[in-house]
Amino acid sequence: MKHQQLLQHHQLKATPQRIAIIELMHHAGHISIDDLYRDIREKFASISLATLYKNVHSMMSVNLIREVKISGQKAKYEIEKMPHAHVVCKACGELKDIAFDPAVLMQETIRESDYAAEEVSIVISGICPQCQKI
Amino acid sequence: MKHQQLLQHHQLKATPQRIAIIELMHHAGHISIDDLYRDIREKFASISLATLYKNVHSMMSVNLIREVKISGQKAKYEIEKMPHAHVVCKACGELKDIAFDPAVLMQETIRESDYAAEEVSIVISGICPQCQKI
DNA sequence: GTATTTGCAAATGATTTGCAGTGCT
DNA sequence: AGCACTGCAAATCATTTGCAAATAC
Repeated sequence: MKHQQLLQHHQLKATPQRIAIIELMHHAGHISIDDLYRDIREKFASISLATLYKNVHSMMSVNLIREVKISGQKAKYEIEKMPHAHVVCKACGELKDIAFDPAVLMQETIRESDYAAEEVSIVISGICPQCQKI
Repeated sequence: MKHQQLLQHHQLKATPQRIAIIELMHHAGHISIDDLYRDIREKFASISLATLYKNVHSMMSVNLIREVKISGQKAKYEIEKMPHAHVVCKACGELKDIAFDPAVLMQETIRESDYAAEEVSIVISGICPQCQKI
């Protein structure tokens, strides 16, 4: 079981609830707490929102997942993966990844601010191809 | 009065509360609703949080100010200005601007995703020079 | 003069907490 | 066995709404 090990490698116990969270997140790409709650109840009718919040926090604190904050929407969560940027549609709300190498940006940051840069979060908003047609 | 006109050019009535919001935002660079509330009460002891929320929303809807969402913090607000990126310190929470031209990133977005890119939000997190010393 | 805005209080919505029972390793 | 995790209910915190009085233009 791949997801089980993913949790254990991050020193979190592999409960079925957590495995389901990772499965859903992996499948959706990005998911909000509410959608996660709606979907996960199909497997765990009795899971509580509190458990989701707690688990999302513990997974974030070990960098297994990452929070994507978007203006005008509730936060979404994704499994930690290769650096990338996000595009979000202002019309329909769709969120997707695009390839982007943040190396240059991090260099620039260090040069300009002396910060020890660790993470980069990029959200580009605009209108998706579908909504442009309407 | 510069701020008065700024409001009027965006078709918002120049109430003293709004002018004070812009003054504080201009002075702070980036400010959260709570800090804004704390500071603005020195001038308007009776201002309500509801008024702040309403004004922040109306100013956002005319693009006079912009929301900066940061993982692990409450949103901050800034006056709309030249495109730039943000660096935030994971230790002390300090937020500052750094110069960054998003043109390349927007081109890339269009090429990769066919989105009509309108806005770019960049938040780089790391450790600020002060906190590195500790 | 009129439409907008303010400030209050109350409603709503989101997230966190405490705790007893359960389950992973 | 032992500690971490779950689920519930309640507490807390954040944001929005409705409305009457005040104010910008």
